[in-house]
Amino acid sequence: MTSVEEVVGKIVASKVERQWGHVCDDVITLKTPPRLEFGDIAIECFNLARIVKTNPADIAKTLASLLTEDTAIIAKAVAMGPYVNLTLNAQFLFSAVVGTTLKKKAITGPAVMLEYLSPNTNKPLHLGHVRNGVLGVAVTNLLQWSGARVTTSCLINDRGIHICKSMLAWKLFGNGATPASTGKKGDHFVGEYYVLFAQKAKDDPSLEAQAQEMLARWEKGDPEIVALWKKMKTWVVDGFEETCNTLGFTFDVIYEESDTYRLGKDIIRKGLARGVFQKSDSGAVVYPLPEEEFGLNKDGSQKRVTLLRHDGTSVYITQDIGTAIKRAKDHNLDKSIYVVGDEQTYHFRVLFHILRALGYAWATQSYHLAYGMVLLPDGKMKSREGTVVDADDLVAEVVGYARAWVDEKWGKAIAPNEAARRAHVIGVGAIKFYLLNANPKNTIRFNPAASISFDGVTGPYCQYAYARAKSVLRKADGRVDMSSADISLLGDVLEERILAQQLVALPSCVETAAVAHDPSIVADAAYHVARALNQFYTSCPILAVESRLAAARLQLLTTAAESLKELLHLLGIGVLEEM
RNA sequence: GCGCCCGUAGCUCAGUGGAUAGAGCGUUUGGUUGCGGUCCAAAAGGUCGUAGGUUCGACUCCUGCCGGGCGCACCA
Repeated sequence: MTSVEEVVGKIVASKVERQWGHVCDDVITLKTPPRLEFGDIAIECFNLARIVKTNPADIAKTLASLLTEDTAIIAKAVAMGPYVNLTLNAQFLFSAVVGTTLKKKAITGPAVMLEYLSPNTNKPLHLGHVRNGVLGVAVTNLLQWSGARVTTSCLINDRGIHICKSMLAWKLFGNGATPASTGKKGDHFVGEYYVLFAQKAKDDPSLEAQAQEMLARWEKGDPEIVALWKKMKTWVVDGFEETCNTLGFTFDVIYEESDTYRLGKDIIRKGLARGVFQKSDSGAVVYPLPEEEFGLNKDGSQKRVTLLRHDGTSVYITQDIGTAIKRAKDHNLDKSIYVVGDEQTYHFRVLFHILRALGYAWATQSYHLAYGMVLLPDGKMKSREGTVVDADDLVAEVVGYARAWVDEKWGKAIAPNEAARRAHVIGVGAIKFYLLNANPKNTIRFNPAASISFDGVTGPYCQYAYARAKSVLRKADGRVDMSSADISLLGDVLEERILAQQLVALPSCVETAAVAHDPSIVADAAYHVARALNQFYTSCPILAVESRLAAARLQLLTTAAESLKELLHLLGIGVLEEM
């Protein structure tokens, strides 16, 4: 498949070569004109002007006259200052666009592991996890689209003092209650004991020590503690699975910290023997961080990371090193991506640096996909003030809005389970679109009510444009003779051209998003296609026009609808044929 | 103190050194009721945090400052 941009690029390059004798790629840059009425594609002449030492405006004039020769491709070439604006031949533009789809590439790319979500098994998932998961899914889809072999993984944080706190609270105050006996979802049930622990510990400081003791007993393998740990972990994980199913988060591999926390010690000891690491005065194993990259401590001393404590026990980064190496070996990885909040940026910088220092080639391809915090309309989520937005509650709220919309529109015309299905697709799509529409690294403000709006840059707006297109296609089925389609009739109405322009830009747009690990580029494209579709819908009647034009318009509409669906699928968002 | 990220319209966000800095929401005015109400036209709203520098050209690159967030453990 040769894209429109490639065809035009080749023509321009040949003209430039003939006139000025330069052929390198970055001499000419193709851009989208700032105004659609200027044309379909713009050429910027600054680089060429610099090389041939001529005024860019003169170059534009010369180039424009050269480009008027290929009328089968370029209908019009107009110099505007240092730019040449091209209007493509309608026949060429529309036949290139109609029928093309955003098919993913063959799997020939690198083996990538993408780790996301990584929950703690002491409380339910919250809004921050939702952003994490939604990003993880979308980036996985984008990488797969561009040909990577992606394995998704989830590291479940199922050990540590915070886990013991909820265990201790349940043991002391639970009276044997279970999720089943209380009718509560397992992760919420356990989360309540974690909160209860904090409350009780205020009055009884000895609880902290008891939790520490429990952790020690767990590490020794005390059967009673291990049994309790397993029981409560199952409750939480069952709850997580339900939430993940609702939101479409799936994993190829699950790692559990209770399995992996012992990893890494050997590697550190070997690194010490090889002289990569050092022993500190206290006997801990440390790695000195190079000043050029990490700076110095407050007192001017060199920064260093502890990798093993003086008693030989491991710290957080020890097991991260061990797990990274194990994963790379198990799956023969070329690249690792970690979707983790940006508060851990420093940690990952250090981790990747140490892996490189140990000589692992794949470590240079490690990437921390750091995302910003999610704020609420009235500020930051604070667990102490109870303003943390629970993932399940959020989904229920937004799906509830969607259900009200569906019920108002369809009433009893559709079955309740169908109404529920539609509300789910709309509500979950709304949340996902809202969270993906902003650049991942930015802190964002989440407004549930705004996310579900059918106006503006939202998921429901995009889904609606798709459903509307499908409705027209259903109505036209059997009434329009598709074999009579005459593509050359397209392009007289501006809205047809605008729609085609949006579709032309999609392949390079998705490619850019994949390379940048940034789904917001795709969300933006989906909105623009949806908008162009709505404008096309308004200005270009189909059933009322003669069949050669009607069929051509239907073909364009089909391509646009399929492209929109594919864009939304890349974001992990579903569509409805009727909504 | 040091490091990273951010600061663009009332709000939410775009803006690979290049054309008059753009969308959406909200506000105001008008048109449209169509294959399915999500469409269109227009108005208002910006010293792009601030002061310098580099450049033919800076929202974009560099430096200082101001404001916000997050980090900088023998925690995870």
